Amino acid sequence: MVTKNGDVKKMFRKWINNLSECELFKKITPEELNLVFSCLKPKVSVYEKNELVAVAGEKFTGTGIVMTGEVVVTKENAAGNRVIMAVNGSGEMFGEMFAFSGEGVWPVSVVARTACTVMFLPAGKIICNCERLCASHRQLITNMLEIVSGKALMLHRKLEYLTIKSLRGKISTFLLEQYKRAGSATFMMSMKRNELADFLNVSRPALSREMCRMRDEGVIEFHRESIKIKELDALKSMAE
Amino acid sequence: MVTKNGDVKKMFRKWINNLSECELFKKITPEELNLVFSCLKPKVSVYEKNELVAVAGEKFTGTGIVMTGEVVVTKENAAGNRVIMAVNGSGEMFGEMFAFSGEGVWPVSVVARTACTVMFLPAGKIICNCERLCASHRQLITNMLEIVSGKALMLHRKLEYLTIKSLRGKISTFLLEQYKRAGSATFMMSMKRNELADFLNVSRPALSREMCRMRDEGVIEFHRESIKIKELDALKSMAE
DNA sequence: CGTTTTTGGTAACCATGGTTACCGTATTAA
DNA sequence: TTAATACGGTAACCATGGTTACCAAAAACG
Repeated sequence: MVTKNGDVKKMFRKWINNLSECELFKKITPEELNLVFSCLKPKVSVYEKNELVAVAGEKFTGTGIVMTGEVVVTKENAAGNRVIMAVNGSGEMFGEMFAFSGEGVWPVSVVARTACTVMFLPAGKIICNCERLCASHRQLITNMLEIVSGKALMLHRKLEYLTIKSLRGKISTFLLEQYKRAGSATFMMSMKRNELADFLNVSRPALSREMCRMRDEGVIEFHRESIKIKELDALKSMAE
Repeated sequence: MVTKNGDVKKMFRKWINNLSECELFKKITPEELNLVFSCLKPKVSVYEKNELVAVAGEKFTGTGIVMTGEVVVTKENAAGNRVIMAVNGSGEMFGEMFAFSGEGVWPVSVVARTACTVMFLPAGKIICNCERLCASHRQLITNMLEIVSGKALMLHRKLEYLTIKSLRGKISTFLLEQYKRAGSATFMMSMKRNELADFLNVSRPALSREMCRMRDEGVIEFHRESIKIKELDALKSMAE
């Protein structure tokens, strides 16, 4: 790993346009970003393929933002196996949930999937009082809060599905949510059977079987991607 | 509902000592809190028992902090039934995840379980630039980030358990986590069977049955609250 | 245009875990 | 101390959903 503190300015000039597409920096113009960075003084590091970007158990160094290349976030589960949590590409963040949670160490390991460049924002710096608390700095904090709350909401939503015990309940809840979003009884599924089974944490044949049962009972009707809810009330009574 | 903007100062003087025990205001002294409140200008409202504090679908008014009494956070699920999400007492917050997530409306309803007093902090105000961006204001933002990230982490942890399909896997994972925390093969359970069953989202008799099986196989040993891991490797191979 | 791959429906078999019900032992309250 | 209640182990029965394997239709690819 090569730390390029000296080249930071040059690095930013090159990446500043891409970075404003990154969620953390949204609503901040490239010009303002320069100011923000002079406040934050982030560290940029370059990694070779398969190099360790962060090691579980070691001191937390700050939220990471992938500038180029890809990283893999892995977690060692209780059985001692490494499982992949996420693959993050250019512009994506990792460790955002740990930055402010009071944990002092990385609970996950991050490995360079390809050669990559990563920027680290120390948590303390984000909320520090720079002399001129610039508007953009405030925007940064807002963005951070938005990202973390958004993540929490997403997890919450996912949890709601997994807490439902019966497969029929999961399917009904999912369909009703889609129905509400679409605003009509006929709509397109946003996922393939495969993906939906994954999302609901059930097996694909079981999902298929149950959906067909519901079709045979006249509650729904479907062909491939398209779905039609025929008995809304029946469906509602199944969601639970 | 009676809004008492005029009495805000009096209200605070009375509650300021309790509030500094509230997570959002931790590390802020009562004196500093006065300053912070003069920045934030929160609204305080008084509700009678069973009165609606927030209505799902209506405009989001800000994070709520219960000053006295208790509120119930309820959500209408897909089937149209109201389910209780949380009961919040004095010093506890609600709506903290929605404040910054960009949702414009309350996704839940909040009802006064007893007569109660609730303080609302508008999301925008928390991150606003008051003239003298006081140290305490920064602390407030830090606390907010900490609370929301903590919530996200907790949800994440819960999700990990629910994603495990086999009951044995859930139990093993849970025990290994407890073991790691305790640092010894013998430790006390932090939950009763009932609560653990709830946490793992399984039925109590099934949990009991499986734990006894594991005991009969010689992997663990237990009596009521106390647990001893006898075959660590076996347990690890079951967690998954 | 034919071939390969992906997608999804179907069926049989069986393991897992929910349900209910009962009972003994702690724990708490009166 | 006794009564009431909470807690947890146990067993029988059975519904749900996982597994595997196969097939047909659709889509992607050469």
